[in-house]
Amino acid sequence: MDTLQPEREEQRLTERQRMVLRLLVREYVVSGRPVGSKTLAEQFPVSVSSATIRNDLAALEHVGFVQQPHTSGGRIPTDQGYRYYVHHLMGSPELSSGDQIMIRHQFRQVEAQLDSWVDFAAEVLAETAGNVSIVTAPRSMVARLRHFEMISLQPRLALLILVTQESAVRQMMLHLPEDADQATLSRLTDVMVPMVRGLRAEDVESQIVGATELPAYVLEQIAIGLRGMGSVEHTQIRHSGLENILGQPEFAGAAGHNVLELLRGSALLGALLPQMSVGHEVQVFIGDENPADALRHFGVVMATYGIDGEVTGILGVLGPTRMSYWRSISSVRYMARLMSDLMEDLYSSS
Amino acid sequence: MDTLQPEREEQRLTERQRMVLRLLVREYVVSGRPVGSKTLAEQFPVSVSSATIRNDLAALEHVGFVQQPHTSGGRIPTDQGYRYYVHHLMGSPELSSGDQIMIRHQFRQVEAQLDSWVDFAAEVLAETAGNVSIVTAPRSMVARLRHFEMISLQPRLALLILVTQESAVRQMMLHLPEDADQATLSRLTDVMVPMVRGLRAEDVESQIVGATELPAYVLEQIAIGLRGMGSVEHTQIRHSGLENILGQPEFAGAAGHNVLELLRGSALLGALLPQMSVGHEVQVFIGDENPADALRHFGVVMATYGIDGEVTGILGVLGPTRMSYWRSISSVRYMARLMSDLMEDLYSSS
DNA sequence: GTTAGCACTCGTCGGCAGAGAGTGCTAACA
DNA sequence: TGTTAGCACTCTCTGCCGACGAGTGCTAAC
Repeated sequence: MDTLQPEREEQRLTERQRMVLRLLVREYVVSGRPVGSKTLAEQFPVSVSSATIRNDLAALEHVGFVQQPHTSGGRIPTDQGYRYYVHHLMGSPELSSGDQIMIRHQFRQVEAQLDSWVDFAAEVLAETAGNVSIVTAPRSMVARLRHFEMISLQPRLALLILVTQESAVRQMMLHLPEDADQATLSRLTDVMVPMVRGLRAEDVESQIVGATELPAYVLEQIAIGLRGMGSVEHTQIRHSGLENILGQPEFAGAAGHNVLELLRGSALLGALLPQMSVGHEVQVFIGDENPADALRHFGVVMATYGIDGEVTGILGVLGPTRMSYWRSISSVRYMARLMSDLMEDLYSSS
Repeated sequence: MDTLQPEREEQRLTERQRMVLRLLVREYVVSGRPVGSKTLAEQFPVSVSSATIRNDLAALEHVGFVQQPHTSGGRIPTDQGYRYYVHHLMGSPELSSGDQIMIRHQFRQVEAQLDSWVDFAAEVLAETAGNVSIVTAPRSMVARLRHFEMISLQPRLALLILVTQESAVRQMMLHLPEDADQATLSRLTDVMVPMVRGLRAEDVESQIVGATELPAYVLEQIAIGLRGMGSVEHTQIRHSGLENILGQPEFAGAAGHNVLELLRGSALLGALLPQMSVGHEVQVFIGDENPADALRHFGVVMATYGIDGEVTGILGVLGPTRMSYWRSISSVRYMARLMSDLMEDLYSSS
């Protein structure tokens, strides 16, 4: 085990104590109940007595890696214990190549349907990680228009379709100040498209006040649309896999309610977004490490995907602190890579 | 009470017995626990003894409208009892004008954002009805193409955007057999659009085999897209308001799991769709009346919305059999009307 | 440093009695 | 004949008690 030693506690742990912690975390993750010395002794690769384990457990408790909920009845890992486990004991999380192939294959099948990508990614991630998944659609910091289209619905009503640089499509309704048929709209579009290509919401707005003959009502609606596509507030979170965690004992009562509350509002995104570092490294927040109070009893594994500086989305997993971090981290890492690759195809700076 | 008399039991019920049933249903809906004769006697508008109520309860039990889960401990309505209540005792469900105005106002605010309509409708409906809401996007039986657009992403990759008669938009990826720049694609689009306008998936496919010079790979993808937009299997259900029912005692244990399972798969739609009558009347399924076994313990209130024969969607509410049918029916009815009105604007046969 | 043994703690589970809510039935009453 | 008061009965719910067992810390021996 040749890891760096950022914490001094690590120095104090013997090899066997590390093994005890590793086994304890694994056992607790699957059983959900406090683990006793006898159970651990049985799972030990080399024969060792339960009394020995008890001594090690006492040492681990002393440095704050495990705790006992009740005087009798086994130990559970603390948040700090999980952290040590994830950083030093877990091994490198890499999805089995079988899983990788399966996921890639599934994605190939829906590749053409762009609309359902985000939903689909959420579903796959939830299933692979065995927890609740969270996915946001890819966003650019500043949405730039690539193309738009107007389709006549009624004399004074049109459908406005915006396409941005990163291939995001948005449909809006456009009320017209005067009657206009499809031919008129098409002609207008042909004139306008070259003039607004590559512009941001601000640019379009300045066009309105600037000396231009382009109709303001179209530009206004385009600006509104672009603004909505670039802003964080309007970012929707797609999630999947609720069934994976609502059945678990941790979320039996009111806590299950909290999860739903969390996923519904924008609080989750607001809390996590500032924490996301640039680059696509997977980030892990365990228990009290979490930025938001509401997440205090959760484990969160997140990563960004996309093309740095151009268009990015967030993708992650939410579960009880007692979750399989290995599964979650490996899943998130792989999915982020996969989505980034797909983004490459979609984004063109032309 | 001048209702029709389809059932003969109704004839047997005295006015007071009907009042007893009405009060019992109302009380049970809010409390969730069996209701006793004493409680009912206290709520009676005119002074009446609990013994009298007991006689009436016995009569109601005899005709199958109420039952006692245990020998002692109050009565609860049977599915049949609910049915009688909904059809004869509930009064006409009409949302308060305050609620109507509020909803209409909220909708006006997001009117322009077509993409989020369905999600938004689901949220509003869930909140108004206080249960889980279900909404499908509007679909036409046969999707007809109105317009399409190709946007060059890479030399051999394009974004294909389809717009149907009912203003549904779909984005797909299109692999090109040879290099093509935006100008080439635009020229191709200009030629093709007039030739495929108004066509169905089958029509487009027959174009492929027919003597045409239009590139088959574009037509193929368009056909695939149109097929997906018209078919029932690909219809996605949006839902909202899980938090409204998962907290309730009925769904505390494994039953809550069932709800999630139900909403995830396509089983729900498959079961309900055949039951939907034409026209936009609200339909109510209570308990064992439900088409699917999995819904045996639910109450379902549904309606179609849209333009008959052209483009329709489904919108409804799912809750425990013990739910406020008044709230749900009035909400569903109003939302269906509202969505139909909005559809009128979007759909043009031009 | 490891292990066996032992006394101790404390949560879980089954049984049991008492309280309370609700019922059906009967007899009296308007 | 319909309504009401009273009563004995049933059954659930709650709290209490004790047995059981899993797990612990400590000590002494290896």
